Amino acid sequence: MALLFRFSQLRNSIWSSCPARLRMQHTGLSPGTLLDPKSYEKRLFSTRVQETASLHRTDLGPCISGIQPLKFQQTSEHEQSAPLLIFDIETTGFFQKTTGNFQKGNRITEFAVRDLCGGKNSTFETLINPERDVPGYLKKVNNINTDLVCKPDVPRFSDVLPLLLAFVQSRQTPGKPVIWVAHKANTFDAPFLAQEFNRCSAQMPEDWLFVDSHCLARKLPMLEPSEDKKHLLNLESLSKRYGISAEGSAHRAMKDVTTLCHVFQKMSFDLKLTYEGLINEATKASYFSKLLK
DNA sequence: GAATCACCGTCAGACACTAT
DNA sequence: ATAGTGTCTGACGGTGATTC
Repeated sequence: MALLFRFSQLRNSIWSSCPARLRMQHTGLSPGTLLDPKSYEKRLFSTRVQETASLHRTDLGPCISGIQPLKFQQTSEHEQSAPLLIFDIETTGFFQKTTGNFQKGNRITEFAVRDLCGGKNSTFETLINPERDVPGYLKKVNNINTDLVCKPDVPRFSDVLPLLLAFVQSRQTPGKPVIWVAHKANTFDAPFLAQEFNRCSAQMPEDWLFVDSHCLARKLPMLEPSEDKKHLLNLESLSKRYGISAEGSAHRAMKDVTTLCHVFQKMSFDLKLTYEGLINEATKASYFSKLLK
């Protein structure tokens, strides 16, 4: 156990010390085939792209009312122009590796993402048809059931994929990585995303980097010496810590994304997180693709 | 030198937490 | 309902100080 623990620590150390800046490679879908983001709303599907209050491109803070823009400390080597995408998914259950049998295992039922840079078309959210039943107990968790997502006007992930890639491409700065942030990204959201890409015979672009806000939360200083840290790492506890009031439907993807946007910038401030520091915390997309093999 | 004790670090197992 | 990770606790061994 301890050996495994040390291996885990060593592995994390290696990952976090590896500067991950890679050139964009094949996504499995050529840019020419990607749909124009402007055409999203013409589709029958319930996929939506929305505008939030615009912010200057060099401000990596969110563009949510009542929140001050967050600025990372500048370094000489990095310019602050990589998109920072806060995302969340709802699924039919927990992540289970389903090598070679894509009919089994859990699927994504909702996807939401918000670009912290804000501006026009800075959010993307959609229900996703999981092509399987949604367990009844999840109705209580996120109010998503089989009747809501298993119908013809809800797109499958393979339908959403080109839209998602187009959305990211529309937010991306050429030559810069795309930084995805989610709570428990390393063990839940990113592996799920990699699995769905895999099902579509596609690969996540190699310049996609994933940052787990749960890992960042572990580094936060305790407010009280007697505080039990393990009870303060979920998104709800973090939002309470920072006095953030939840808006929207309970435990739905975009609501959690909005909450995480607030929490993330507060955490970044507390941790004095630099852009370079964030890059060092990130895990490359290819890592999650390899997990499936 | 031998025996005893306290302290510290390591280890294994159990449990809790987290995501949906 | 799953799986990975962190924390806690008790057991154990090593080391140094103290006492006889």
